[in-house]
Amino acid sequence: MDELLKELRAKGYKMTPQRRAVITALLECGKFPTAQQLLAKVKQAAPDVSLDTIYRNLSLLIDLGLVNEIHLPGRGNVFELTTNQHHHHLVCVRCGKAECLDYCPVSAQDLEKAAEQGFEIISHSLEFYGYCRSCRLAG
Amino acid sequence: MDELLKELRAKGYKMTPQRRAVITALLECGKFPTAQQLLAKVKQAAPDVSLDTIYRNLSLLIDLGLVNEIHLPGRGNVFELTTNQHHHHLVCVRCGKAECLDYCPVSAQDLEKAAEQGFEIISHSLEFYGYCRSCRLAG
DNA sequence: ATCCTAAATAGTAATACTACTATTTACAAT
DNA sequence: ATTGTAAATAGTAGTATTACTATTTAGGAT
Repeated sequence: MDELLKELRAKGYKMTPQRRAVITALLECGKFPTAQQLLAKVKQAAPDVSLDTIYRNLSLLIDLGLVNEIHLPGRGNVFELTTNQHHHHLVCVRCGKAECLDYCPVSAQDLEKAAEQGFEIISHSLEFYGYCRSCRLAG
Repeated sequence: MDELLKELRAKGYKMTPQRRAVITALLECGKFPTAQQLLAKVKQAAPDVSLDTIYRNLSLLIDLGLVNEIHLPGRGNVFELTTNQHHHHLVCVRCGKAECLDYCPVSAQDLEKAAEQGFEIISHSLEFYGYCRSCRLAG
């Protein structure tokens, strides 16, 4: 938490109660909250907060690499704080559940390939889609 | 085109004029149309088509692996027909343009790693985000 | 050609997400 | 402590996407 605040401070961003509440909500919700769930949580601390504020702050945190956005096809997006361990996600297309995959197949060589096309890569997003254990067993 | 129709036929899906128009629109729009652009194109052939139909058919084609959905953060999604060559995309976070990257870093070993967690993987989505050549030159 | 049934559709409603504007506020400089 | 300024916010509006329902239709069986 303190690390996040320090990082924002260092980049010249202001620390408002709403922003603090969004970060707190991310910490407390833990596993993959939706924007609506975050809004509900934040409202406990700041009842007048607008949904716009949730998305604006999420967007900022994503741009800074402090939050990951995970796309659940047909179910919207969910979020998580970036841990020190860069990783990706397995998403079940049947029940919509997400699991972490502590692994990243993207190498420095891959980024060079992209650079050959003139791109300067700053991040990437990778999700695997399939059927989770329980959905496979359930048929 | 004929290949697409054959594949749909084989899986028991019906071939309606609207569905045909959606596929035609995907072929004609070529490079990364949005859902709205596809709707406009399809309306030329079928004026009463609903947006729902566009999304429903895109969704089906995506599930069958015949269409890719590319997420442009803060700009919605765009689509493309899957070519015979599996690939991913570079997306410029400044101007929103997408380019193909004829390359995929995901190997069979990576999929095995996922399987260890009980998942049966059927697809994956990978996008690289950064700055394209012209945006880098423009500062 | 007619009938049957599940798939597909149009139209509408609901939800998710983004954009805009006037006002407020953090925080740095005085 | 006061002031100035750009960032951030609430509230609202607009766009994107998904869900629901009654009706229509493609395509196989008769």
